[in-house]
Amino acid sequence: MTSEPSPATKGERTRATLLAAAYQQFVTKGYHGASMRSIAEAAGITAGAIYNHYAGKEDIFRAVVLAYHPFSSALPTLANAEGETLSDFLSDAIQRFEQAFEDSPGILNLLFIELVECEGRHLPELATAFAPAVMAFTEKLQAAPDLSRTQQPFVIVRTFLSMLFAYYITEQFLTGARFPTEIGDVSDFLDIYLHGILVRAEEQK
Amino acid sequence: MTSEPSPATKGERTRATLLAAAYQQFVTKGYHGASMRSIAEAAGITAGAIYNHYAGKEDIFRAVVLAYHPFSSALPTLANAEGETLSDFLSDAIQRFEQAFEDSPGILNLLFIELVECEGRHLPELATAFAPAVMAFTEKLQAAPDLSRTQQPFVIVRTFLSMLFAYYITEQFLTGARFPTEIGDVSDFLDIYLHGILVRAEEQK
DNA sequence: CCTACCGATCGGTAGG
DNA sequence: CCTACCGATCGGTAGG
Repeated sequence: MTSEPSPATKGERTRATLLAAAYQQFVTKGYHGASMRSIAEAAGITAGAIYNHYAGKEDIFRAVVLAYHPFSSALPTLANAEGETLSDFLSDAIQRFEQAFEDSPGILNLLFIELVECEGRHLPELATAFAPAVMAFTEKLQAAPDLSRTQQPFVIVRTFLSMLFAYYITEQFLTGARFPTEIGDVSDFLDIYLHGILVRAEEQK
Repeated sequence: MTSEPSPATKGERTRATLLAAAYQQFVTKGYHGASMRSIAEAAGITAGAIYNHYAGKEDIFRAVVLAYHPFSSALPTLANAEGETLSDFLSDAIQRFEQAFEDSPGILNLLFIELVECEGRHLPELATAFAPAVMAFTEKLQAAPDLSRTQQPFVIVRTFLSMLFAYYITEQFLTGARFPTEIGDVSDFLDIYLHGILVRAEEQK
């Protein structure tokens, strides 16, 4: 999404600028907090001109959610993650995710807004959009030779993505709360995800 | 917070009704989506009357966040979790959390709003409020005899709370996306948290 | 705690 | 794509 060649016509270029401006306004102010005027101003046009490109506020938010959701950039590359062992494979997947989050910080905010202010209205559409990438990732994950088969494949994918989400959300909290000390990083999360926190039977004595 | 005896004066009763109405409006509509008028109506008074109890919208949101954040009800009881082994202890802790989430569903929405629309303005205050309960829980957790000491105590608490968060957030997504099949429950999350998903060396043959 | 009101801003439209 | 405008609603206040 970010590194596409500049669109041909001027109208298409304006539309792309508008979408990026809307994304930036929504993630920092929420759906109702971002006004059509503030979006227009951020895109360098006037409020009325937006309606040449989108039917209304709801329409432009929907376009933003579909274009900028956390998986649009991360999941396709996630499905390309490499690594023989489970540890290598998931480490690679995490690195790809980190890159995606670095490229657009606050990308989780979009999902929060969708959940709260839009009451999950666009979730079905969103799920359809990234289902193929999830499937591809699931198949790759299952190929790891040292994967424990005590859980269903989708449960493993859900918990893995959950772990990534949880890391970034708690990170937002800790920095927001101005916590004095560092409390773990993403490798600690992965380590626990791979090995658990229970002492192994044979080590217990 | 929910089962306190009815306040003495009528003014205090109105104030409590108002706070509950504001909570309900905020979590379903977001900060900017909920209007002072809608809050007043939900509380059975007129918009102007709110200002006899709170200085303004920001003030009433702050009061809601402090009164209804996810830990206000869950963390104190969490610190009372019982169980000899790690598994028993965390299972008990999870049950207490589930109860808290059942009592007020959508309680996570408040934190989302705080992160997005308020840009985490109240997080330091919030952190101060529940730090003691986190400390108490941390100490209890460390007493478990079969806890692996490869991670720092606070990292373990962060990842444990993260796991709970992640479970409820992904649950919101899956139901919102109208996913056809069940994909794991909280016991699957706990199981992975305790044991990891890597096959153990001695089982690998 | 209500009625009545304030200026400001909202999403959206008409006409060019 | 802009100017000018619409009715509606916003947060907040005055006065009682």
